[in-house]
Amino acid sequence: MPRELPEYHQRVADQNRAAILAAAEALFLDGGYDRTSLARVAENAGVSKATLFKQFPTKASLFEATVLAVGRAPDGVVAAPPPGDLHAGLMALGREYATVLTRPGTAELIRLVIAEAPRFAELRERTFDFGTLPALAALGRYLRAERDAGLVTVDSPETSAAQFLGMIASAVFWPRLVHAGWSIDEEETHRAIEEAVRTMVARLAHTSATPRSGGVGSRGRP
Amino acid sequence: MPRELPEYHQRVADQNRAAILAAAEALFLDGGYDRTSLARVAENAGVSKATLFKQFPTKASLFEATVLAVGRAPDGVVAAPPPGDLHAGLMALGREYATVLTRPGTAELIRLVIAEAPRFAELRERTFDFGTLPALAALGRYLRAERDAGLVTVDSPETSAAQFLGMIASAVFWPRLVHAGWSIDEEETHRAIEEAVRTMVARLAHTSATPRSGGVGSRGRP
DNA sequence: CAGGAGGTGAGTCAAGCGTCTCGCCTCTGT
DNA sequence: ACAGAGGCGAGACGCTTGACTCACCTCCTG
Repeated sequence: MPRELPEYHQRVADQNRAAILAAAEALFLDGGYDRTSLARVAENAGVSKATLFKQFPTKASLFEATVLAVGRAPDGVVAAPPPGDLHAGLMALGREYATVLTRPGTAELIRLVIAEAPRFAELRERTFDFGTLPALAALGRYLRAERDAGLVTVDSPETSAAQFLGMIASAVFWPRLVHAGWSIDEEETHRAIEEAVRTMVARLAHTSATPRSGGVGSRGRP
Repeated sequence: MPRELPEYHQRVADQNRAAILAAAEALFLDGGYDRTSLARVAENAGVSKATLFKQFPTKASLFEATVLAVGRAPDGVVAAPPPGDLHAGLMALGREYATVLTRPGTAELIRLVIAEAPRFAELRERTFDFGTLPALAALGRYLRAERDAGLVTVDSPETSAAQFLGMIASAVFWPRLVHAGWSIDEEETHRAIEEAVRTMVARLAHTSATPRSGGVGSRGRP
């Protein structure tokens, strides 16, 4: 009995799987986990419930696959600007971070992850990287480069990076989660980033009186 | 006019209402909105389902009443330290803020509000004040006092306050929401606050080159 | 002792997750 | 090239759970 590879079926299955994931993404992001019925997912995907259950044996598995697929999608790595101009470099990285945070769907995704994190262990491990971890890494690399170039005094690049991103996120992102319909216009976003840059520049240009360099806020993965 | 005062019935009703709210608080904070069944709320409260529905005609009304009752409970206003020592003042306020954020139940409450904010308009309006708005107000008052005393140069107390609290919250609170079981020990919390204080001191001591003073991050209420 | 307000327990109805069988489409042996 | 077979997809089904009600009972007030 040859275990032949029916390529056609595989192709159709992949197509359906993609359709299911797309429909599930829209519905999960809109209504949350419990409010989303599998019948509606199948209907919006244009497939039947049996097909759905062939691909994802349980609702939880569909949910995890959906969230991971959405989280994997965005940009992989952020390019660090060349050192030499601290203000310009921080502005560029801050802008990029704010762009990721205010992208449509980001707030809904994070809301979903926060809501269901206690129930899904698999998610807790892998989801912080979505927007913050790459930005944190890029910012750390950039600050290290500036320091190696002898242009700034930074005790712990990780701590400074966490502070910088924290200031931006608190201004442009977190209120959106609590207030739902909240939004901030382009000019206010720009001003928030600029103020964060000013504060960081003040800190990094200031001569360091720190006795030791301790890392904090970079514990994205235990 | 039969505006009689049957005090006994009222008393029993209030007692049951309090028991229901306590049970609902525990269950909602633990399992979220949809995972909490009213039968279990009634059971844990020691009353019958019919009694529950006499007090709260619908599940949504019980939920809103529960969240608002929990949110109203904490400390009302934060006392601002006296001006004179910027480092000490910021440390005190930062510590107090971190204490509120890491208090047991705060993370669960915020998680619940974030998860259900799109569905409950009443909540969206009144819940940001829980921990951040009082701290923001106290910090703004404190920075203004320091400025009036001529000890620091601060363009916008609101912006600086938002930055300071944002740095702390990003280090000690938000990871807890995404990672669920996440926790940070006392020493790391202290170091994060201290680093935030250093950064703010560097910014506020630095001579201001800001052309105009714009407020950002203080839009807690439209 | 009568009236009535509130609590109680047994329901009702709907919705949704997870199967089960039938019909259709594609692939292989001659 | 054609017929049979195997697997996939579609729609109906069961069973549980959970948000809400109705006839009675208990206990206080006047």
